Amino acid sequence: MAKAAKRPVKTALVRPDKIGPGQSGGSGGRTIAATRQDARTAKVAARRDAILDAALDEFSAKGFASARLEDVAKRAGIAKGTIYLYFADKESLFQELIRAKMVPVVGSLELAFATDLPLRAVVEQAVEIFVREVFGTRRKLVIRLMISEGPRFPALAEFYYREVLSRLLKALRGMLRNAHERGELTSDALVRFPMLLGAPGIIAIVWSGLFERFEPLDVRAMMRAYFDNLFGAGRAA
Amino acid sequence: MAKAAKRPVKTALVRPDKIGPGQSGGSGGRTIAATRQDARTAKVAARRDAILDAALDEFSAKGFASARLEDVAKRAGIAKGTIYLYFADKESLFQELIRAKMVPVVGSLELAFATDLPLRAVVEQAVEIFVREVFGTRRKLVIRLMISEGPRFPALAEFYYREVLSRLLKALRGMLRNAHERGELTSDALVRFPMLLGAPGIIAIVWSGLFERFEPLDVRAMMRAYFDNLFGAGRAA
DNA sequence: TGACACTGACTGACCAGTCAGTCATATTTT
DNA sequence: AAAATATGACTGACTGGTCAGTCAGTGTCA
Repeated sequence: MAKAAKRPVKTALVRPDKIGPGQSGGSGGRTIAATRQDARTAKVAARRDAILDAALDEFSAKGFASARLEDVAKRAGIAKGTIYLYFADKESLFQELIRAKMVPVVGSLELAFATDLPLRAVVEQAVEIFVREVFGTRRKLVIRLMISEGPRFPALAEFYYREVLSRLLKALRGMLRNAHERGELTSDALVRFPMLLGAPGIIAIVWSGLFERFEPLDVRAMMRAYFDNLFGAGRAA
Repeated sequence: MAKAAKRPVKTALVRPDKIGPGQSGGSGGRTIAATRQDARTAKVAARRDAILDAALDEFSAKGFASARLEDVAKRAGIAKGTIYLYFADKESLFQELIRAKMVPVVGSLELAFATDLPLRAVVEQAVEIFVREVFGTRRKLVIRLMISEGPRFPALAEFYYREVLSRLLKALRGMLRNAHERGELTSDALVRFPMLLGAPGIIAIVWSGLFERFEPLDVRAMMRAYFDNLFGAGRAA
């Protein structure tokens, strides 16, 4: 769990690190060899994704330490050894998992916050996005993993802070500052503590992992209630 | 981790399960034997507490699965085998840890909420209590453990829900309903989702475990900002 | 002397990571 | 075009190390 000695990954496969969703440039006149290369690249990427998906399930079910790579392999329909053709070790697999699942969404969220729509509208939208694209999907599991295991993986927490959270907070702060200047916020509290906007989302994820069985939570309703209260909503009791 | 076979604890010690903080009744005329018994009881309770404290540190540092009972023992200044005189197995130790650290505070919190003071005053007080008695102490670690490991220990989550959370929520709901009826709340949102009052506390604990190094958080200020906003505070920007 | 809390070496199970070998496919040779 | 050879992705039995839980033996105190 702390064996820093990064042994170099032996096989080449198709430059595992350069695999991203839909690369490969134009589709003009290609040589047969190049087409073959593309097919292989795609297959490698698909297998890598299958491993990551399987790992997400296993890590979520058992936790990082108790998850067995053999089970990850079984779930992905491959042999244990194959995992090591794609990832250096268990910890790398875990880190890549977080990376791969989170990075793609950051950009679109940044974009969603870079708007001059009324704060209320943006937040309404964000609630919808959160419920549909995070809470209703396996991304919820990724965030749960981050919360659970993050404190024991400083490198991962740092990556997450640098590549995800700080960027989101910056976008949020910008949006909130604008809203504040337009008079849509009565205090600067949210500008100073933008993470409060994420609070109900975190609560929802933590709650669902612990207490859903005993007291189900209507996440959408809770988030709406939260923001209604926070912004002195359009209704009054 | 799933070896249900609850082997009965062999030794008697002093009825390990009946040990709680300061039991033992009146101090009137006691026999020598009874006094001796008290001394032993106290020693047993102290050792039990030492093990629990050591376990809290180890579990917090490594997580449940990766914590070594040998290290717990070393930290408590005893041998590994001794742990098994006090707890049936690793999982029991973990559950007892949560139990022992949480149960004592529930009562006092329930009491604090059973008041007719203005909502704002109660919340102000609660913030102070949280910062001093939870966030500033090792209780923070217990809650963090609950959040991290809870999803994989259904029995523990249930215990926590039954003995801690549902009681707190009930007390909160009562207080909030009163405040709502007195007109101190413009909506019933908090009555329906009392867990929102806990949100900033959870955020603070999660944040401190993950990102404190990169962006320290002034917890007291954040909580005040949160509640100021929530209750349309006594100040306006 | 008896009772029993305590010890720590030991066992059995478990699992990350390895690597010699297999096989499907591509390439070269005939 | 068929056969021979080369490539490298893939496999899974195996190794070395780890650790929860045990228990025969030791020390202490009444």
